[in-house]
Amino acid sequence: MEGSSLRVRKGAWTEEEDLLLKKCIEKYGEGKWHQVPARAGLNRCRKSCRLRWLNYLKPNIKRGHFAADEVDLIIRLHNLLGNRWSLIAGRLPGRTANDVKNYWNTHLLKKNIDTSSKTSNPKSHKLKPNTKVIKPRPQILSKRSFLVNLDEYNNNNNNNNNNNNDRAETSNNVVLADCSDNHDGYCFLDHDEMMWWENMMMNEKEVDGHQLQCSANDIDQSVLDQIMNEDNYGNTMDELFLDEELWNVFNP
DNA sequence: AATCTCTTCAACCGCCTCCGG
DNA sequence: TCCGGAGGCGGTTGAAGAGAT
Repeated sequence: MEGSSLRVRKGAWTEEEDLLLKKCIEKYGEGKWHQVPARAGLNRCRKSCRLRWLNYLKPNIKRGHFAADEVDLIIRLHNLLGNRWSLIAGRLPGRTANDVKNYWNTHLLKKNIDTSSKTSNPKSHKLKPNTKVIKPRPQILSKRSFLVNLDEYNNNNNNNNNNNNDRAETSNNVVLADCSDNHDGYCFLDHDEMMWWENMMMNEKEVDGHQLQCSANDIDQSVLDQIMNEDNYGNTMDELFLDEELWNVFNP
């Protein structure tokens, strides 16, 4: 185990250590964390250095109380993503995954439990019963494969439509957005998927001024299944949210 | 003033995924 | 294809401070 070495220092960081780490990152840049302890002259493991930088030393980190709109966004995103703190934090400028996780566990989770069960143990609580955490899969194609796969996608949709009259759609329903700022490709969402995202945001449960996880009963199972399917492109959730329409859903 | 309990959050741990050899 | 190392993530812990008794 990495942290088991007797030579590696643990516990709270000193100002001197912070300074060494900061200088090292400024000089060599982020990344190559395995080299950072040696470069910085620190008796810390690479993980400890990385965590200290990302959660505390990195510029533009926002500290202090969460604003109402930040809390609102956390709750909305948690409805959709579950405990995927890094993704949630990615939508909160200046906030770290650790901050969001801590905030959820100390403030929001407690509210949730207070309203659902007076006897629940906060440490063991994961989700309300009957709550289905949605893990939507982004559907982004590289430029290289886009044209080929769009045809394939439409063919599949048409085939699916033959088997599912509830989801009649054509290629006209495909929403295409240029994601080239961040990724050399495109993202597309069919009409049902767009509607699903919007519905998810509308089906909020509100308790004590905060929205809580929506019930699985609220979700169209066919759309859920579609989104839960693995995609072949290994793209991140962040890229999905580059779509302007989706972003507007989160920021009405 | 002393002690106990609760809350907060920085940091650690272990697991998973990715990537290069 | 397998293996090992690195990066990254979520769950959990525990020290320190705040508040209650």
